[in-house]
Amino acid sequence: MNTQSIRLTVDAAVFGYEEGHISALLIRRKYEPFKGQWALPGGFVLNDESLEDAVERELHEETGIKINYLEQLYSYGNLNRDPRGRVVSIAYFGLVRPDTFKLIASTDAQEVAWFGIHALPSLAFDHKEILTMAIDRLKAKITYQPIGFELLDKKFPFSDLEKLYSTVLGRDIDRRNFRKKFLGLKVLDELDEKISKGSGRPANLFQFNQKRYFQLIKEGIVFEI
Amino acid sequence: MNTQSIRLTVDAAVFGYEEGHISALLIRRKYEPFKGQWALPGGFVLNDESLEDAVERELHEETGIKINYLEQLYSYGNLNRDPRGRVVSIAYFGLVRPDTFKLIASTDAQEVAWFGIHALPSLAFDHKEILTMAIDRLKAKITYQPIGFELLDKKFPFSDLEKLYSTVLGRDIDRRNFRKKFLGLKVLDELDEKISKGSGRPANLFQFNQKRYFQLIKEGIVFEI
DNA sequence: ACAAAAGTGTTTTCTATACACCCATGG
DNA sequence: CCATGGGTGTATAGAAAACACTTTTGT
Repeated sequence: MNTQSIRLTVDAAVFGYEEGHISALLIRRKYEPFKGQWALPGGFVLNDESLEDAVERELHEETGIKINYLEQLYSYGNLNRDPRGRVVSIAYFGLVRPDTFKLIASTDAQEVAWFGIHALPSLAFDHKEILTMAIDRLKAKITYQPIGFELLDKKFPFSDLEKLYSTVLGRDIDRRNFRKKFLGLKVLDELDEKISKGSGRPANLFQFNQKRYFQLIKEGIVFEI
Repeated sequence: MNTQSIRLTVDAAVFGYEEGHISALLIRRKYEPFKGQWALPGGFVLNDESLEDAVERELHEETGIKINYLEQLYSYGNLNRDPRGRVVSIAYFGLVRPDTFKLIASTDAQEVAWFGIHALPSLAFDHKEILTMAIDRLKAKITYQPIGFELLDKKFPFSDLEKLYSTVLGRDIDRRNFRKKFLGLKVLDELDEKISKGSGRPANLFQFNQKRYFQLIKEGIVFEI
């Protein structure tokens, strides 16, 4: 058997939503290679940690963030994707709520920031490719899984959900049809609280009903917006 | 930086279709660990080959098969999935045509065989989990991409396609509606040839029109059966 | 002439879409 | 009382599903 000298990293494409913008979480690299360039948070997997643990650790070390939703995206193994030699990276797709938006750069990161997905800087390694795939995943996923909840506050007015969908999908949404369809999924609880945004009629707050959601998933229900 | 001692493998979950059965391609392991047990074809990635090259090489070495369709499935990194130590595996999903069904076991495989997906033996490592995920992918994928063509001969009667779909989806299909819908996709060419299956009216042969298919994909058309 | 598989249209039901006015609050 | 955003129902069009008889061949 040959001796392998392949090393393994994890990278995270993490999205947040605020004020009608989807943003991606990036760090500025403190060390070579690509020192000073923007990149996805990530790093080498330790021998005694799972892949998920590695992503969460790196994310927390480099950005201070605690992730809300995480799933595997894709693995990248091109021969020359890393100037340090043969490095294979397993990329993850993550979402965070705005109330977790406290960024603290440290370890390998000299800076952390959110970038609107239409105003991205140039990226180290093949991270542009990874991020593009993650954005596609976000668009596809939001139409068949109610992941919007991972991007909003726990309690939110219906209009926030609507704005999120119209932002991600890049098109206008009919308020009445959207509401009809979404409430038909039966995964939202309407609360008695109201919120006022300065002017206009105050909105009822809604909340995602996780129990009901997982029950429906188990029954094989497919969500589609 | 710590020194990693993680090794990297690829594994392939490959499916074939014949006579109303979906089968998975398995090998019997010639060496430890799990010597003598059935497993997915696969093995260690070499330093100077891409992940795809590694899968295709291992598949060819161990089973003699040339793959028809291949895509990445998922990466598995649990700490104790391999008794040899820390081994992360990147799994692929593959399809082969029946006319490529010439199996030759060699290198790490002492035997190769097709197993109906409802009559699987117990498997080495976490390969049961991988194969289950691959079967789910097959079911999902066949409803929105015409991958059936990768499982049938180049020329086939329409009833073969129909039987394939009803096998994979595990339910009856209305012949008229299915034909209407599928021909509506405009990715099938009807040939002038006919085929007779012993008794009954001979069937027209069809062929997948790749050029037309990729053109429609480029235009952003979504296929749904 | 009969058994066996292939081929073919129409009707009904459901789902998606388009569309406009009233309501509750703050200033 | 006016500006602002929130909340609601109906009519139409298009897609999916249900459904049965005729055609071509081999025996």
